[in-house]
Amino acid sequence: MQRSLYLYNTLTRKKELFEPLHAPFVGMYVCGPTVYSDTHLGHSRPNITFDVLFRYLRHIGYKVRYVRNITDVGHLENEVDGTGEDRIGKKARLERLEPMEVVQYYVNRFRQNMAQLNVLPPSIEPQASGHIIEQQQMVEKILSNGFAYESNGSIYFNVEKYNKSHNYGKLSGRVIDELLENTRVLDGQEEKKSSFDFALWKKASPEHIMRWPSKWGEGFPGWHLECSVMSTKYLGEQFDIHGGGMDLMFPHHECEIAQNVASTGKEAVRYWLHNNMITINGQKMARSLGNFITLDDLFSGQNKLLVQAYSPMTIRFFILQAQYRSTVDFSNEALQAAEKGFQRMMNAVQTLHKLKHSETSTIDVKALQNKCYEAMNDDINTPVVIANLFDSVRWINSIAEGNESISASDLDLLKEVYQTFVFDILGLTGEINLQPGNKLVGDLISMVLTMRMDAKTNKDFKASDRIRDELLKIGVVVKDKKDGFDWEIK
RNA sequence: GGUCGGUUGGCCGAGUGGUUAGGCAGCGGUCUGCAAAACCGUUUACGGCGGUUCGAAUCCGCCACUGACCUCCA
Repeated sequence: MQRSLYLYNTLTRKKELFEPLHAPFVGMYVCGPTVYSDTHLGHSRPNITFDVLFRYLRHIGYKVRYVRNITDVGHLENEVDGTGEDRIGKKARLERLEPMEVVQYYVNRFRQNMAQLNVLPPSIEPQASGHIIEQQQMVEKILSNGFAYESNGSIYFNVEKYNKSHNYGKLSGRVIDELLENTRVLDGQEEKKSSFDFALWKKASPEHIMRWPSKWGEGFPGWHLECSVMSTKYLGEQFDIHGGGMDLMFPHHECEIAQNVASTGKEAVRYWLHNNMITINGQKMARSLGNFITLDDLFSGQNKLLVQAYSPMTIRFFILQAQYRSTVDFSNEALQAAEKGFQRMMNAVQTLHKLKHSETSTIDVKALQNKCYEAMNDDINTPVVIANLFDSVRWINSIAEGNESISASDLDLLKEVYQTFVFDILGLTGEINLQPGNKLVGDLISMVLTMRMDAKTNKDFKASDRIRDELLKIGVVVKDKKDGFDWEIK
């Protein structure tokens, strides 16, 4: 039952039972970042989405090889006015750095942000610049199979020819004849036989910094190529899962399919998964639109769109409260709601570990566990997992108040469910309030609160309130109970 | 113009034919010296019109609004 995982496959537009090619092994590839600027909120969506899938696949017993690339070759910008320049090269020129210095700087920043979000590192994180030879080899293969042509030192994929024997557009639902009629008019297209042909290898102009020698002259690989090359190099000619943002479906993923088929005769990917976008004021958050908020901004609150700082786990929780195929709209209100909800859940975790068991249970922990698995198996429905967990938050608080009871075995099971779903699968962490406290600090707080209890007993409310207020100032929340006190670090 | 989506209560966000999603906010109550936290109760919903059905947020049709993509922007 735990293994009946259904995933929505963009290829068939249906939820399909996930069956790996070579169980218990699973190969998963996800399009990673282009490293020329800081990571923004939009980037966190695919990384968190596929991190949860990675974690879940491992949890249900698969041995997963997760490959996420780093695009460090750069790609042209400003195609329209013909002044196309490599983004990484441009950044390097502006900042008087080696291109690889720019790359390293942003790779470091990206990895730091991912660690803050508790996104596990992938199994392999290959860089495009380290696979130039393999990319050239794939270009040669596609050329020799007759699906590409050379033009003025560049190699283009012949989409029209490919489409005669295969279906170009099967992933995105596009029809090539319509593409012919409806394509935007772009400059610099005269080298191509057809406007929708895409570059496999691009001749470098004299001022282009990032360039490599090839039998076609000095140049650099086309953008779509690296993913076809690196995914099949590390996962085989056919593998299980390919993920990425919906905005990459066309042309990027469509071109990947074409390149794989044109070079090996096989479709590489069995399950195509696409996460939806994060929107801001109803519009996609993207670097190109200039409406993005970086993760560092969110963590520090230093952005005029933000009324406060939000912790990494608030961001993670916020994203997981929506199913990955839905858009999620950014707003301070929504983030504040996520922050409070997350706190409520984490407080319950602290309470859970202080609960005392009874002879019998008035709650059904096994049903909770089943519902959480069912939600995960239903195309990674994290908001439903969270809703189920919130039901149990209420149980935990009720048990603590003596309104419900739990048996010893159920208590163990409930702790296991929390460990599994909250921490292992959703990848939430308790941040500071859950870190094993310094015993001395705990003893000191208990001592101070005992003195406060004495003050309360003597009806010296001025003193007791002062202690409470002062503790709150340093982040200790005091909770009065019927027979004593409790506290937690905020 | 084309392809693929979306439109759920104050906010976010699940839900594909009949049963309370959940969180945040609000209101009332319990507890408390007061508060906080917690618990109990509770208000506001399915873009519009028509159809199918005993019954539709959920299926079908039309309309409105809106988003992503349309080839080297990722």
